[in-house]
Amino acid sequence: MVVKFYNTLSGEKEVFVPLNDKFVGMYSCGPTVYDFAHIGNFRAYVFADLLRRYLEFRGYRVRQIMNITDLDDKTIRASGEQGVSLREYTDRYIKFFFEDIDLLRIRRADLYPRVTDHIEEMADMVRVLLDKGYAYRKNGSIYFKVEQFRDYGRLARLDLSKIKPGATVEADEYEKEDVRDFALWKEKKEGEPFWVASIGEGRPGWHIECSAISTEYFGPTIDIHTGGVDNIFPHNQNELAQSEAATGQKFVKYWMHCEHLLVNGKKMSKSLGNIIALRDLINKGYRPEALRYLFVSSHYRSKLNFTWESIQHAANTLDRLNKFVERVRDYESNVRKNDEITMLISRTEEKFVDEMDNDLNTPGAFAAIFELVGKVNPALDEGNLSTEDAKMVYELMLRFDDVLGILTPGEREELSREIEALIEERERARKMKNFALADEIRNRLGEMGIILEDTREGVRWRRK
RNA sequence: GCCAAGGUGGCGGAACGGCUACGCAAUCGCCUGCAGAGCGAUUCCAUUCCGGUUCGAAUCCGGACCUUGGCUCCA
Repeated sequence: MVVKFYNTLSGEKEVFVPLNDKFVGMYSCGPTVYDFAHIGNFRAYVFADLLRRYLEFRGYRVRQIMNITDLDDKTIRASGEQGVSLREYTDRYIKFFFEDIDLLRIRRADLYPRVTDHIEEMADMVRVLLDKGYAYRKNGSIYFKVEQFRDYGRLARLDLSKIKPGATVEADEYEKEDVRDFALWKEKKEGEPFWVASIGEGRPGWHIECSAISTEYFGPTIDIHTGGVDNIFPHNQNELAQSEAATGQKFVKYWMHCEHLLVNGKKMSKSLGNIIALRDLINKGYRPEALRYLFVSSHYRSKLNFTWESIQHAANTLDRLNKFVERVRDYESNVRKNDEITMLISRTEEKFVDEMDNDLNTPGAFAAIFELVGKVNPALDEGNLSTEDAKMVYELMLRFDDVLGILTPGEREELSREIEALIEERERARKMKNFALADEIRNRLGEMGIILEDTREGVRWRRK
């Protein structure tokens, strides 16, 4: 009964042992707020959320921090083009970002530090790197000396000596001693925002933000660092190098990366024009949970191919789960307790935990859930379980959903008198075998958004 | 070119030496006044191909072929 996670650094599943007992420090690479995030971005955030929820389910206390990149070439360019301040521009997209993560039921991290609020800490780290000889100045900019750091490239399993300058590496506008070196600090440039720091006037490079922010809030070492696979190189590799160079200590115990979301077999990109945003799905009538289900039902380390068919299937499956949950919630019977249900519940929970312990194997966890559904439904049909049994199943489903975050069982709200009356009238018509009238009333209710289902226990209704 | 991950039924997707998950879809049946829900059955040999190891391979070892991604600011 141990939790195992796949660590990108070792390339293996490892037993998860946090630095301090039951406390877990988790850092997640966050969005660059220059545009709407697309559903590929959200796959990575849903993954981080799932990881965190599961750790909490397993009794860990998690502190999660996600940075917000509000300072980079793209945010600078876009805000300049629109003639608004960087802050004003990025505020807008930060707002959209939070709206979307709320819709996807991603629980808020403990903190969302913005890069522009942490320039000082970043400059301090650059200073340390200069002092230790890991960085050098060139024309006002400061670069990290990759050669100086042993094992550079290990996280990405890249042999950097093989990279041919010019072929794949664009000649940078900033001059470096070695093409592999990367900017820690960029000199002040005309028309760009800049900060005055002890190391000079300018702005930080991209990678230093995560190192500095993470170190500020967690200290030199964190338990888990999450991101999308495309962060592995260069971003995470550079973070690792500069952090360990600066602090002399291990930066991250477990590197965890989420695979790509593909659209029709291809990675989402502006140039292919296949970017899909959450609101595109909502506009087509899908609820955000359907997307979340799609993400969570496949393994985070597998590529996931998004198609309109796949989201429709996800929505169908989720409907079925919701109906099941409503059914066990509302079930009543004076039958005696069914011990098989109790056994079934503990077996299901055991399997769920086993699967999730195994590097968050959500497909396996869902298999356990569907096996439960497949056994409880017939029992409900036959009425051979007690109200208590059903309630226990209901509570189990809610516990699972505390990790998965996908269920939206309809509330048992009060119906209006008018609708109540219509339902009763239809029941009377059915008893009198006046089915024409009964069907007419059912259609009328359908138009009002109420769907009726006749069951053994009587008529059930739900909203469309 | 180099590196990585992967190729499982109509589709999605686990298992990773033996017990052939799970979901979606379609068709038929049971139930129902009907519909829906639920249940059951079916969808030719379901594990890319060729060798090998083994009593036994989707799983291990060779070798092909194919797909996707990474190779300096894309989650």
